[in-house]
Amino acid sequence: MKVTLEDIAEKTNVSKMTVSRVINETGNVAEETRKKIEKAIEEMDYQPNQVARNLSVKKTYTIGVIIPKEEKIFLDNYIAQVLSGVNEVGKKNGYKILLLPIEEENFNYAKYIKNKTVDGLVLIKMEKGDQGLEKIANTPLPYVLVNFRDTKDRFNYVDTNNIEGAKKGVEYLYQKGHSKIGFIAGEMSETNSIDRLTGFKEAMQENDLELNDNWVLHGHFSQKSAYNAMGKILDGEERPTAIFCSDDYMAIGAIERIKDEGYSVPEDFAVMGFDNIELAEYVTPSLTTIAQPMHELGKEATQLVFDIINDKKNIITNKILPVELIERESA
Amino acid sequence: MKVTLEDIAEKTNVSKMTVSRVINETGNVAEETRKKIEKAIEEMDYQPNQVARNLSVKKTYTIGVIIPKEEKIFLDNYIAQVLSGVNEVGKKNGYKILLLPIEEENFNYAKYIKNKTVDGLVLIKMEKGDQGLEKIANTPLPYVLVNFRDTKDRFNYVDTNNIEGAKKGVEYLYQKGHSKIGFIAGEMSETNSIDRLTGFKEAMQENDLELNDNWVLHGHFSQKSAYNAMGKILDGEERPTAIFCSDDYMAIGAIERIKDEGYSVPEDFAVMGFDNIELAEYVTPSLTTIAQPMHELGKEATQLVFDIINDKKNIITNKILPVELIERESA
DNA sequence: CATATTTATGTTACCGTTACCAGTTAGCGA
DNA sequence: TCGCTAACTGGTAACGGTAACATAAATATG
Repeated sequence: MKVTLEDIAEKTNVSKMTVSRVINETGNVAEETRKKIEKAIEEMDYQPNQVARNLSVKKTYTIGVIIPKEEKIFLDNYIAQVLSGVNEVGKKNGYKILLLPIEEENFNYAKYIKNKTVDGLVLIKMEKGDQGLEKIANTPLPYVLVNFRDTKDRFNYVDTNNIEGAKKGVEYLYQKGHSKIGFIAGEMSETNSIDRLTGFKEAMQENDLELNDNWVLHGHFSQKSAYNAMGKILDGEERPTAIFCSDDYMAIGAIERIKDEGYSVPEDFAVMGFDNIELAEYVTPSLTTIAQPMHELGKEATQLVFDIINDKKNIITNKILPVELIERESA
Repeated sequence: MKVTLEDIAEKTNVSKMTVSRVINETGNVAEETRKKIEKAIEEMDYQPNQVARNLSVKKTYTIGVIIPKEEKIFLDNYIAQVLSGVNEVGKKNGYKILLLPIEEENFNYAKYIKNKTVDGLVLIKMEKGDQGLEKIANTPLPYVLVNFRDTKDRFNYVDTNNIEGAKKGVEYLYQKGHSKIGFIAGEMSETNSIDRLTGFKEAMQENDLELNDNWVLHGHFSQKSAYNAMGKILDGEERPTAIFCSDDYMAIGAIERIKDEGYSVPEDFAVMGFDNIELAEYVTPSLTTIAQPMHELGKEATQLVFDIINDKKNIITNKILPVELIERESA
């Protein structure tokens, strides 16, 4: 049933080292012996045991991806796109991708590298203050965070310029004639959510626009949350003319509420989103949004992991990717 | 830097076997010794080398998923949902998921099981006639195909009842008063595409509806393909009043074309899709479609892999999941 | 033709665990 | 007190490869 190097060696009357050489194409092997061995490998349908190899060479040729623990994780278009990028770069380098959901009450991410399950880690959408991050901080381990920014630069990370993105959004709305602008924020546990709110506030100030606290609501990254938040804004005595949402799902929720209350977008209220997920161009009205290069984020992060593995980077590194305004119908 | 069982054993003056027993909670260890060892493990931040373990116990606690080689693979909502299901069941069983993109010119899927990279395989969206399938057919290896049906039952697979789905669609359109129904088919390399076309034809016959060959077009599973196909249908002298598309992306493309030519859905033409992807309820008009339980497919397939691993199934097995009509606006 | 070099192959140790078998000690009933 | 069992611990051999060094044969060099 199971065939090993030893079996091939025995059958061909050579040592297993010689067989190993043929398989890995290392060292010199006489043409005649090589053919004999290759024939035996073919005949016996031999497959080198990858686990034994990994143990011997101390490498697994696998990159682990720590993903949030939600059930239908790949349905989050953001994560799906980042993963595509990770997968692409991994494949190009001959690496496989291992999905590692966050375990309950165990935040020891470094363990996967230490226990040799993977050669490096990409961590997606980590929460601020996550205990595991502190443990991994400032280690020489090959890991990179995506969608996380740290002002003290204690971590390796790749993120988009969320502050700049929020500013672009406000400026666009301002140019379109809006001066009363509201903001529906996502979880404050995510740095990008904080950054977007920061950018929003800064841009309002820079453009001398009045920041009405009743128009700045805190929710979380979901359609429903924004649907409710939008309700509160519409209930208020004074209303903004434009609403900037922290992500596209929220923008969709806000628009839904606006429609349900009998108003229209963008005529009565302009709505902007953030991310540019697949849905953005399909909904009605299509979303004007700030595009994040999600696929690129995954690619850059993974490349950085490889750079660390290959010792091209030995200090904490980070990279901020640019955002782009996508003009559509909702604002 | 690197700490092994041996190091812990040395520090605590016991054999590494005793340390191993403490870690795995197997066999008996005196309370005092246990505490001493646990303390050392804690102090030295020991992590058992998973690769060495895997080699010793001949298991990897990993399920591999063979995914099509397209670049932005996770953006395909169908694959994303199936993967979510795989991930869910894998996690529940303490298994990790390894992504294995199809390699160019290498269809030896069995190799991943034979070389001990994974304990079992889930293969998504395989093409009919794929060389690798023949090699894996009728093997006792733990593998299951998703989105593939074989009439000779040579493979383990989990699929939805596509024929039944297509019939339900036709019957629904017929009940809605349509008798002139067109069909835009996807790739004939995929069994579910073939099944949907078969179901369509059978249902037309069963309901004594005329099958007009000019209204049955072959394209592939993409918005653009259906956009073009719809153009041909609209160019024809005689036109159907309803168009059934082989998947939702195609339905979206068909609707786009209908709108571009100045007609409306469902007033001028009714359009139905298949799958019920996330987009389906967001587009305008929202899609009336045949829902596939994609997440369930992933779950069932993975569970079946575990059943085979645990020897609960030792014959070729398959399972067909039911479909459901989702009534929305497009038809 | 003797020596140096390359080619071809083998030997041994090791990667870090667990499986298996064996030995020692302590406790307890007769 | 003896013998027996149960609790505890250890030694050694796998698991299936590769690295590093050693050696023998073939070829090159002067």
